[in-house]
Amino acid sequence: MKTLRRPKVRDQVASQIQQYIVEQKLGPGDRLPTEAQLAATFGISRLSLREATKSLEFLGIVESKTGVGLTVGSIDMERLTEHLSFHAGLLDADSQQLIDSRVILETGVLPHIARRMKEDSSIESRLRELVEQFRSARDLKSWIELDVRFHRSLLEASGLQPLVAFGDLLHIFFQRFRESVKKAGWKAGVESHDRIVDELAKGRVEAATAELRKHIESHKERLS
Amino acid sequence: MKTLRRPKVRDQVASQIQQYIVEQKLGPGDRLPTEAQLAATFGISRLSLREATKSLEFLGIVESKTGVGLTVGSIDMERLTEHLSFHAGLLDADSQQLIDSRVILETGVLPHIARRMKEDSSIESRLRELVEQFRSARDLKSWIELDVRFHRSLLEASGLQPLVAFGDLLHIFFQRFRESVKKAGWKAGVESHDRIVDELAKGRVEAATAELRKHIESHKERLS
DNA sequence: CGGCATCTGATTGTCTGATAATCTATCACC
DNA sequence: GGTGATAGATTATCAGACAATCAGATGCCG
Repeated sequence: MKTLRRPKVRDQVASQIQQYIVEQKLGPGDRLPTEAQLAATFGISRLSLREATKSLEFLGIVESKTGVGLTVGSIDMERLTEHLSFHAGLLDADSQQLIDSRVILETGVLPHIARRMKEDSSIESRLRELVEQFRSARDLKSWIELDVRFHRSLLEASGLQPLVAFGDLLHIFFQRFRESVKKAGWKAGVESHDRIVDELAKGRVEAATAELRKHIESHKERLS
Repeated sequence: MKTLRRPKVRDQVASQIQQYIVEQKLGPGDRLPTEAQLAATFGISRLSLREATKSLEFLGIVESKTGVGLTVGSIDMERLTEHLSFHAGLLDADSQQLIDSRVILETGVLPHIARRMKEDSSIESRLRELVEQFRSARDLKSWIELDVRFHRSLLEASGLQPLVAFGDLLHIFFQRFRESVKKAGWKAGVESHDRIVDELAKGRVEAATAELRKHIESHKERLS
């Protein structure tokens, strides 16, 4: 039986601000009530309120300006990536689950991509360009960055923004696995990306799916 | 020329704490200096120090326990996935994107569920129990709750924790769509859940996939 | 002696009241 | 019309204080 403890005021407040943003359909730049107003609304001290807003601000979700007030931001994936990459040792995720999740997510969007590729030729050019850049990568950092960019572009090409956001998050946890790729494996990665785009362009979703699955699962052996 | 402003104390402190963690090679559970000590070290008030530590705590990098002190935390996907609710990609998602995302996610896990069902009979019983409860729902609130529970159990049955967390997130945004389900449509929902479980139990993943897709997409007509 | 209850000390959680810093809008002056 | 000063609003940070929680130590009872 777990100890019953008072929930932290700041956590409840952060959660309520989240709900307020969603309910009011607020977007980046929209004004929020002032710290004094929010504190009065929640019946707490302004400093406790600030603990919640500073937490949200750390991720870019809320922005504050002295003398002006609070506004809605947008979660800043770059900032998040930076903070989390700094603490790779604290990232807690099961490698097999990451691989399986990525396979489900990325193969799941392939039918959408193939359909949209027919309507919008810039999708194929974009992906092919990324493959060529990937082929030219000369250091691990660039190679990783271009690998991430390709996979993100796949998700983006689906037009499904929720999956793009989640894919970004999966990549943060996946980062350290990429760092163990040997240079000898870079070429195989490039050829995989190439084949995936080829199959998609020909409308062969099942072949693209098999190739993408193989590509993502290729990390498996190295992580055992 | 950008305005020069005083850097925020809390951001500087958060950064220094992060460096301390890395330099001392600290891992999850390791003790950090107390709030009072850190405040003295940085020559700032304890409350300003807390603004920094609460920000780090929001990400899981730091954990605090009343009466005990601060420790290094760990960064888990569940927490971060929750924070994604502030992501523009989710906030701006239209109903079609939510439907498509759910289809990809939930049909994607079905092969994993079918496989695990063979190894663990409690999965099937659990799902069947939820279908029976669903059949008995007498008010909209219960009906919705049981619908959510069934779908969450599907994701849980896959054993893929990242996708369970993401599914929870999608449900938050999907909630308002469920509320427009007419009572006349409840029975169809129950029969869908029933058929999905039947097909899974027989190992017919493709049939289960088609049924689940149809079930989720059934929201589409109502949302036009 | 072992288990349970109580107490103590340490630390985080939250508060009140206050001043400093920053921003925007308005007004006065040239 | 442009520039500088001022006022008001709001966030940034502080000091001092009490409340809540936890771990460890101690005492009591069977």
